[in-house]
Amino acid sequence: MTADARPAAPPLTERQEARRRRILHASAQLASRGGFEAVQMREVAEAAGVALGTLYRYFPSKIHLLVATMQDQLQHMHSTLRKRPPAGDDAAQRVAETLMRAFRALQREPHLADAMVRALTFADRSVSPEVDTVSRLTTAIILDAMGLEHPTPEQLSAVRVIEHTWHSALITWLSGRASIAQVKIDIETVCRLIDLTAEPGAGRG
Amino acid sequence: MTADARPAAPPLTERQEARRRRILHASAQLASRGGFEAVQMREVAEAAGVALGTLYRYFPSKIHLLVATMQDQLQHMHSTLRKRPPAGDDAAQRVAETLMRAFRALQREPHLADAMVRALTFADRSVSPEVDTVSRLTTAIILDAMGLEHPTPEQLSAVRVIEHTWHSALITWLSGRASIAQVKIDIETVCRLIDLTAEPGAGRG
DNA sequence: ATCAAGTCTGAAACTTGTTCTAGATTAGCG
DNA sequence: CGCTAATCTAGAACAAGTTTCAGACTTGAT
Repeated sequence: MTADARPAAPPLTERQEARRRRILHASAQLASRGGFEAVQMREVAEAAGVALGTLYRYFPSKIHLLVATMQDQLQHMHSTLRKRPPAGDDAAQRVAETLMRAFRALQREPHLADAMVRALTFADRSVSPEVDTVSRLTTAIILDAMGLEHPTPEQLSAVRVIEHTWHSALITWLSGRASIAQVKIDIETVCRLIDLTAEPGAGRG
Repeated sequence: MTADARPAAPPLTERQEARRRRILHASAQLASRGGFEAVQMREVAEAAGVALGTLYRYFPSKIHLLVATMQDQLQHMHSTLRKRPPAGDDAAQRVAETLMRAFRALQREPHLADAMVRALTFADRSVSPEVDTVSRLTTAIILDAMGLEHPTPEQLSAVRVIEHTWHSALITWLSGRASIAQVKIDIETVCRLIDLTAEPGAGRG
C-alpha cells in the first residue's frame, strides 16, 4: 500500500500542510455548492487565502485539484465503511450494499459528486498517477467488502468490472440519464459476477 | 425509438445540411490529429468554412459538437458491423467479439477516440438527449450482436452493465492506465453476465 | 421583383483556466 | 543575526470556449 513513487515528495512544513488542507476544503466547499463549474481556480485561491500561483504550485490543474479532492473524500469514506462493515451473507451482497451506501453518501452532496466524478473521467494522461490512486482506493473498498485478502486474478477482473460499472453508472445518474433505482439494479447486476468467480474449482471455461 | 422530441427540428436546407457535414468532418479531422484539445472551435469553424457564430448555432458547445461527431462515427460503425456480423457460437462470445472489433477500430484513430469519449463522459445535463442517442446506438449494437429482438429486463440490465464497462474500460485505456489486453479481459469478464441471463435451455438461435 | 424574417459573416468582447513576472516573505544554515 | 534559496503574493498577460452585434446574404411569400 505504501507507494510514494513520484519523484521525491518533499515533506511539507506545517504551514504548507495547512495551506494544502485549506485548498482542499475550499475546493470541496465550492464543489458542494455548484458542482464542477463552481470550482473556479480564482475563487478556490481566494477562499483558501492563497495566491493563484500558489494554488497552481500545489495542484497543477483544476483536474488535479478535484481528483485530489476525491482522494480525500474517498479516504474518509473508506475509514467510515471500515467502522461499519456490510452485513450481507455472501460477497456479492456485501459489495452491492457497500457501493449503495457509498452511493447514498454521494447523493447527499450531488454537486460535489458531480465535480469529482467529472474530473476523474475527464482526466488525461498527465493525471494518471492520481487517478490511479483513486482507483486503488476504490479497489480496496470493494475487496474489503468481499472480505478477500488474496483475490485470484479472476476475482480481480470481476472487481475491475464492478469499478467500471460503478463509475459509469454514477455518471449516468449525475447527468440525469438514469434513476437511482436504475443504478441500484446495475450494481446488483454486476455484483453477480462475484458469484461466478467465488467457487473454488469453478474455473473459467 | 422514433422520438423527435426536441422542440421542432426544422428541416435543414441543402446548403445547411452541407454546412453541418463540413463541420462534423472538420471536427473529426482535427480530433484525429490531436484529440480533444486539438478540436478548437475557431479552427473547426475555419476548416469548415463557416463563421464561429454559425458553428455555435449548429452545435451549442464543443461537447455537443464532439458528441454529435461520435453519433456520426457510431452510425457508421453500426452499419459496418451489420454487414459482417460476429460469428461466435454463443451470445457472450459474439458480444465480446463485436466490442473488441469496435475497440480495434477506435485504436486506429486513438486521438479521435479520445476526443469523442472524453466529450461523452464530460457531458453535463444540457447534452443528455444527445448522449442518450449515443447510448441507444450502443445498445442497439450490442443487442444486434446478441441476436435478440425481445430482450428480457434482466438481459437489458446485463447490456447496460456491459455498456458501462465498455465506456469505462475505454477511458482507462485512453488515459494510459490499462493495456489493450486488460480491456479485452474486462470485456470478456463482463460478457459472462450474458450467460447468466440467458433463457435456461434456450441456447439462443 | 420586393419585402420581412431568418441566417450567416467577421470581429470584438467576455469568461475562466493557465502562465508569467517582479517583488515580499519564509525557512534553513552558518 | 545575516545570507541564500525556496516559497508566496499580487497582478498582468495569454489561451480557448462562449457570447454578442452590426451588417450582408438567403429564403419564402406576396
